[in-house]
Amino acid sequence: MSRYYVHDVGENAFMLELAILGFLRDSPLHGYGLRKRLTALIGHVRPVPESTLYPALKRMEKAGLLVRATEPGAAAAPRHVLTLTGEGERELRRRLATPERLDVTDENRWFTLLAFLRHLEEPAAQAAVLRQRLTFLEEPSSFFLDGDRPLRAEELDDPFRRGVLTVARATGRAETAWLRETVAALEAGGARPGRDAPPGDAPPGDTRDVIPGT
Amino acid sequence: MSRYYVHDVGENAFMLELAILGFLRDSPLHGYGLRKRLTALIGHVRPVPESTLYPALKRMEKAGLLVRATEPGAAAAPRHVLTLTGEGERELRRRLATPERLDVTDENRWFTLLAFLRHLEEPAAQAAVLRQRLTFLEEPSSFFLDGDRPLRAEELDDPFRRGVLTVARATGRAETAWLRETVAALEAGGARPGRDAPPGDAPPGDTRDVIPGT
DNA sequence: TGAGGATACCTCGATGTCGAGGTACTACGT
DNA sequence: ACGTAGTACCTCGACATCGAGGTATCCTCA
Repeated sequence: MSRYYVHDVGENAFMLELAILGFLRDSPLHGYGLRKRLTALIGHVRPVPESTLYPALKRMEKAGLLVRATEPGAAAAPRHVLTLTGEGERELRRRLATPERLDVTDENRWFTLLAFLRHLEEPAAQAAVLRQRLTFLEEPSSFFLDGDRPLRAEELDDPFRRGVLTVARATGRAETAWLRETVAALEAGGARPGRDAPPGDAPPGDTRDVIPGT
Repeated sequence: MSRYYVHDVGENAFMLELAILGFLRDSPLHGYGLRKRLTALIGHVRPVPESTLYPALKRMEKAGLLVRATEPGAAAAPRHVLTLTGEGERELRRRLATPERLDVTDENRWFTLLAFLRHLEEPAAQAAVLRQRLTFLEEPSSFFLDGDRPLRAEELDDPFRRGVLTVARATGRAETAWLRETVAALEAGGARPGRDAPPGDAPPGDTRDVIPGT
């Protein structure tokens, strides 16, 4: 940490700021519109109250990452249209290219990063980032200790803890497969990977979208 | 929020405190041992520096959730062995039985809750909590907006965003299957569910099912 | 006309976060 | 004898979080 700020800005602020940088890179927005996008993306993990968003925007403006152009008389109050500066774009690319450890290990932060990884542009750089996640997923990990000894899934008596590990394993496998496939595609000449949904479990035509039941 | 504290304690503190309550319910610990367990469980999402842990313990002690017994001359510094009070146990059960919205929607918090759900004891109450997660997973959700319109996976051009949705879908399916299976087992008389993965929606044996690509 | 709701931004203050740094003792290697 | 690492707890201070509450405009529906 400690990047464009003199001091530390806190781990959480980083996920928020990354998403702000990313969305503004997509297109200039005013605070309210930005907030709606942020809520859709990370609201289920971290709600974005205005009293968090606006101070964040101010400090990012102060840091030179974005500019606020007051657009008079448009709607209700004077809107501040937010636009990323060159410095802001550079900061975004820097964060995407050299993620924090937590950006890679925390699924939520990782997905936030992924949502904007296209802004990195060079396929090789994108692949390098994906590899970091892959490395993390391949590390043995354990959630529970018996004294000092890590416990493996098979040793757990508790059905809920077993469930945690079962689901984590399934997730890990799914993600690993996607990562490998995508890294390969990226390194095979930067072709767009996953252009048409690869034949898999997801039946094409099943538009039910994210997280379906059944 | 706003439970045993007069005022609000913040969303993050809640995950930390739940884990503290849960681990101390497992067995009394001193701060250092507690910290190691916390790090194993949630460290990849939220590191637990001492300067966060010890103040948390103090405020929980002040709230009557735990007591600290000074154990003299043991190791280096005088250890404070932490034990949950009756009030602490009640608070734990309360948080498990009536989770916050975010406890259900944020995977990290949900897994933390799951890790201690056994302390709820009544199978019916456990099943009720699992159902909440199931309900959430069955809700249609979207991460990206085009203006105001939610975008579906198929509409996304960006391979990384597609990846996010692909992985989320796979995860959702795996978790949904586990949840349904476990709820059924719990409601069928409180037998231990998942003892040896019974056949559910997931093809038994091959857990690979979940993998989208390849 | 008037209420309600969405848009759009703001301040204030209580609180949690967490790095930096301190204390102190044990144990091991060299 | 000395350095390093681990155990175990602590304070301080800068900062981010976020609910409560405020302001103002616009639109819709009754």
